[in-house]
Formats: sequence, structure tokens, C-alpha cells
Amino acid sequence: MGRGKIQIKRIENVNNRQVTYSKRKRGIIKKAQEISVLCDAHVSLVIFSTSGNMGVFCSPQTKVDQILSRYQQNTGNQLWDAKHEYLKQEVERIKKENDRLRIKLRHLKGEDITSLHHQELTEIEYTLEDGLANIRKKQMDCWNIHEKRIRAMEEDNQSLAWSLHQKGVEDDTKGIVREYLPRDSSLTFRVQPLQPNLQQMK
Amino acid sequence: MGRGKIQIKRIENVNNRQVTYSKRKRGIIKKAQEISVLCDAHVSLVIFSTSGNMGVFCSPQTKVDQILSRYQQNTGNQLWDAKHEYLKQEVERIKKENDRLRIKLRHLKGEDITSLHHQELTEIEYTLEDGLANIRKKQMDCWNIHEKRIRAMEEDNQSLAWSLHQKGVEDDTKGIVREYLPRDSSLTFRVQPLQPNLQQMK
DNA sequence: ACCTATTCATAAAC
DNA sequence: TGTTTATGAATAGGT
Repeated sequence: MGRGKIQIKRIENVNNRQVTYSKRKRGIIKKAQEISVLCDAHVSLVIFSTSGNMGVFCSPQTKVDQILSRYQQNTGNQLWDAKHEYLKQEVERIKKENDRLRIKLRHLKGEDITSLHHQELTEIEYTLEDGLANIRKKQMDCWNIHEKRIRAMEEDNQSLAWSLHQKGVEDDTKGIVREYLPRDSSLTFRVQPLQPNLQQMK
Repeated sequence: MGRGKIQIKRIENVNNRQVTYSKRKRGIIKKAQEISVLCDAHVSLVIFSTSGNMGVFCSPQTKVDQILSRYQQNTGNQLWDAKHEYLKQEVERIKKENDRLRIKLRHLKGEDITSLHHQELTEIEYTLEDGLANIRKKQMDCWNIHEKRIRAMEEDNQSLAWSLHQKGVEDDTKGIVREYLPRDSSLTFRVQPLQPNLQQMK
């Protein structure tokens, strides 16, 4: 239809193809609309051009997914059931991994070990000893850093106190400083919170 | 098109409607096929008549579900994603839980602890000490059970040997028994493998 | 299911 | 992309 017959084969000229797509898209959507009204039919039509231009028609009584549900039932073609199945398996897989990890954790805490044999126990023991060694090394590092900070601050305090003394001003910051850094504080300390205090001292 | 114009409204005559449906269905599917070839377009078309007659066209390069995936992405219209939303969330939830457990495990092994603070390290340390205590207690239990078995068997052996001796038969099982249960065997033992040996002795 | 008068869709050109 | 127009395609109504 039009000025001369055309062969039904891919239009190579990109522009022509684009134009034809636009025209025929409108045409087919109109046809879809007409059949849905005339015949009370349920229609779902989705078109994509190569350039990504999308055209959709769906008969107003229904929604696309309802029509496709019927399509699935009619053809046995799995549209979403297959994906559903896949996701279910994925959940199972990860849940199992999860259980495995949980058991490992419980074993390391020395729980649920009744059924374990000597060799497994020994492996866990080694792992724990190894972990403990690493943790304690890290604790030592933390402690050493902490110590250094304290010493540095003590020196600062002394030199500041000295400066103040030389200028004839009373050293009334001493109390506050002591409050920030009690000598015999418990082992529980955090590195981060110390920093604001340091800044307050400036 | 045809002998006289028609109004685009529902055809009340059932037979006419059915006929028109058939004709137009063929027409629209042909159009769909043509646009897919001419313009290299991806088309998905599904039609149902009121009587349940289904018509389908899908461009050959793709499948219906692929086109509809794109449709979903383009419109945000949930076709099957909604049906999968729950499962997707479930997967996410468990994956996160999984990561949490993994990190905990690594921490207990003393790995990836660079960013941990004193308090967290101390907690891990306690956990490890606790675990180690439990494991070692279990190891002791195992050892004690093992020892008891050995002692029970030694007694059995002696009484058996005595019985044999009294019946004037030479005790030639001694060597074998010693082989099964060397006194100074290493600490690596399993409880299970002992049982077959016990049964062999009956 | 076929026929055909008629309306519709659209290819090509602007 | 919109309009025009000549032409082929689709189809309504009758058989």
C-alpha cells in the first residue's frame, strides 16, 4: 500500500526504517485498539524498534500481566515461573551456606560440640589459639599506641605548665587534664574518643 | 475498509463478532510480522477473543519474556517482578546475614581486625577464651572416655588370658591386642574406630 | 470459506 | 515529525 509495492524484508536505510517503524507502529496499535473494541478482545502488544523506541497497547479491560497469565496457561510457556524457581533455589542455596557458617561460629564458641571427634576438636582448638594470638597482638599494638599518646601528652602538659609558670600564671588546667586522662583508668579505652579531647586542649 | 464504513464499537452480533475477530486477528498478526521484518523490530502480541481463541506473534529474534522484560524496565510496570519482590528481598536479607556471619568468623580467626577498637577486640578475646575452654574441656572428656575404654579392655584381656591359661591354651592374642592399643599412642585418636575393634574381640 | 466493492494504511515525496 | 497523494492491502457484507 502506497506508491508501489514493497518487499517484506529488512529496510537497510536507517532513516527509512525509522520512518516506516513510526508509521506502522501507529497503524498496528490502531488495529489492536480496533479489534479490542469491535470484538471485545483482550490484547497485549509491545513493540521495540532497534533504536529502543517502544510502542505498547493493552486492551483497557485488563492489564498486560493478566493477558500474559492466560498466555502462560495456554502455551505452558514459562514467563515468570522459571525465574521464580531460580530465585527459590537461590534462597535455599544461601540459607544452607548460612547454616554452615552458623555452625562453624557455634563450634568456635565451643557450642554444639558434643558430636565432634578429636580431630575436629583439635582443628577448632588450633583456629582458636591462632585467633587469640592475633587478637592479643592487636591489643598490644593498641596499648602501645595508647601509651605513646599518654606520654606525648604528659610532655605537652609539662611544657605548657612550665610556660605558664614562667609567665606567672597559675596552672589551673591541671585538674581538667587529669580528668581526661586518669592514670589508673581501666583497660577499656577507645582510640577515637581521645582525639576530640586533644583538640579541646589546643 | 470493506463495503461500507463501520463504527468502531463492540459488534453485538456474536457470529459477526467472531468472524471479524478471525479476519482482523490474521490481519494484525501479519502486520506484526511485517513490522518485525521491515524494521527489525521486537514484537510481542497476544490476543484473546471472548470465546477464548488465542492469537500470538513474537518476533523470531527474541522470546516473549525478553520483550516483556524490556517493557518492565521501560515502564516500571511490574509484570513478574512484583511476584518476585518477596523472594528478592529474602535473598538480599540472607546474603547480608551471610556477610555478617563471615565477618564474625574472620574476626574470630583474627583476620580483618585492623579497624577494630579495644572494646571489640576484648569481646572477641573473651569469646575465644570461652570457646577454647569449652573445646579443651571436651577434649579432656574424650580423653577420659578413651582412657576408661583402654582400662576396661585391659581388664577384659587379663581375664580372658587367665581363662585361656586355666584351660591350658596359650595366650597368643596378647600381641594383637597390644597392637590395637599401644599404651603410648599419640594424642590423636578417634572414638568411633575403637568400636569395630571391640566387636572384633567378641 | 470465497468474492468484491469499498475503505484504510502507507510508501514516497515534500 | 507532519502532510499529501497515488496505490496496494485489508476487510465488511453478501454469497
